[in-house]
Amino acid sequence: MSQGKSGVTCVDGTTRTPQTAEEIATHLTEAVHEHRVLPGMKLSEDEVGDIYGVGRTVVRQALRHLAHDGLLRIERNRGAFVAKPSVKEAREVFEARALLEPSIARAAAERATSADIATLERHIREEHAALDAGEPGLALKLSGHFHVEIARIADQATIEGFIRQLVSRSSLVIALYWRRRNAMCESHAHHALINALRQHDGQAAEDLMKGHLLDLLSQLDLRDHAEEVLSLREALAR
Amino acid sequence: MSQGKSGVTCVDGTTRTPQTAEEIATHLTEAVHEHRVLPGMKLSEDEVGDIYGVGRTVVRQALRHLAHDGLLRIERNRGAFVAKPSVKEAREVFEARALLEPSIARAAAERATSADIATLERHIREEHAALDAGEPGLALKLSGHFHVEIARIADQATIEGFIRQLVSRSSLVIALYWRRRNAMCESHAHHALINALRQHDGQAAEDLMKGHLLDLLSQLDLRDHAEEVLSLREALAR
DNA sequence: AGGCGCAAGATTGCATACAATCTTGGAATC
DNA sequence: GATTCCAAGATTGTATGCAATCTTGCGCCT
Repeated sequence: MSQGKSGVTCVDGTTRTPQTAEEIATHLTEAVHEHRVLPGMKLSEDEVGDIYGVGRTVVRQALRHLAHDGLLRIERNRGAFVAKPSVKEAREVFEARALLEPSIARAAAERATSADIATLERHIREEHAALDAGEPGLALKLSGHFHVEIARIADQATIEGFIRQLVSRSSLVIALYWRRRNAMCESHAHHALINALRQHDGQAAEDLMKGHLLDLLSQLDLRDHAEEVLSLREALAR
Repeated sequence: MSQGKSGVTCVDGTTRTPQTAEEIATHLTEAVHEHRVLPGMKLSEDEVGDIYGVGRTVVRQALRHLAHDGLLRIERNRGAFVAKPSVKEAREVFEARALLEPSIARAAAERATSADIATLERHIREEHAALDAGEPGLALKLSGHFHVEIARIADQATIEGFIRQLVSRSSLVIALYWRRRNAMCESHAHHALINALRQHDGQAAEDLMKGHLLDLLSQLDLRDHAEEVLSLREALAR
């Protein structure tokens, strides 16, 4: 099974650090965010270990970390698989986001500095660049990180952690239930949010975030199509 | 360092299962909830391993799990220590709870069945029994679990996980910043919440929960007393 | 020929051994 | 006598080996 270590720069050529600890976790998380790793895919321990050039022990730590965030599902004596959120879980994720993010956007608007605004604008530019470069996965990842950044601006580390988790799971939900395959039309929402933050208009930021999340939710196809395992049974019964 | 395994029933005599996997994590979490393990305490790997009769590998998994929930702080080559939330973190925890729990209480009120009500009432009875038995730690743990139970009734597994985490960290906050050492006067709030849930009065449940959390927060002493490490430096400088 | 059982392969679970790092106590020097 | 340096002890980090479990392919029986 060992097919040679990937040496230094592992998959992509970002920074030349091969990773050693739970940075593998963040790297894997980004891969999920970019839809390079899709729901259902198996992450074998020694396979990941060979890729990063580390032993199984540290890989297990990383996989456990991802599982704790709901990105992986570890089945005993079976392995780690990228989670496939059910329709119910998908709804829950967006209900949680609807509960947290509008208030956080309001708080962020009241605290945002010009440096924060600049960071957000840089995010948007990178997102557009990724779209133009034909990398929708990267654009999606950046789009998600935009929301985390707003939580960071609000200076709420605890809630930021929750939102980070929710954005991760949203990535899985989008991979499974996204309706339209074309580019994302949500750029306007992010631009409008930046404007609200720049003007310290908390109410507008809150309303915009609420509407933005509803827009996202409305673009998902969350009809109950036989709920996971039953779908297989039903699909093969005819 | 090995001082003999604790055999089957480890610390308390609850169920006679000695624990084998990340059930150790829940057991340790309960110990923190009951204030039997206090902030700052070190959890040595082989010590915990000897207590439960397992190797260090599984102990490390449990400790990582607790650390991910913010209950432990793992310092490299130093060990795992029970977290000591700063004043800022304490405020953040209660701000997050104020954001999540009132809405969840409303949802729970709209969905609560008679069985749910019975479960909550049983919780309250156990809490009173623990207080009468002179076990305030146990009462505190049950009091926290009451909040988690409401999230479960609301049928929001994702948010329930968040609240579970917040309740855990609240236990640390209470251990550090609780003002009055006497019994908790919050029984009324829980009783009133049950009544609101029984009558499916969502608005009342939401308001009661909001007020309850504000009450809890008001009983904390969150004045900035020199912020952790600086406090030591300043305290020994005179 | 089809179905069932069993065994071989593969993968994870766990413990332990070795390496790296931090702490701490003592000794030598200023 | 105080300070600094070094070494020994202790504790965590990591990898690997063995055991348990699941999967799957082959062979046998009907």
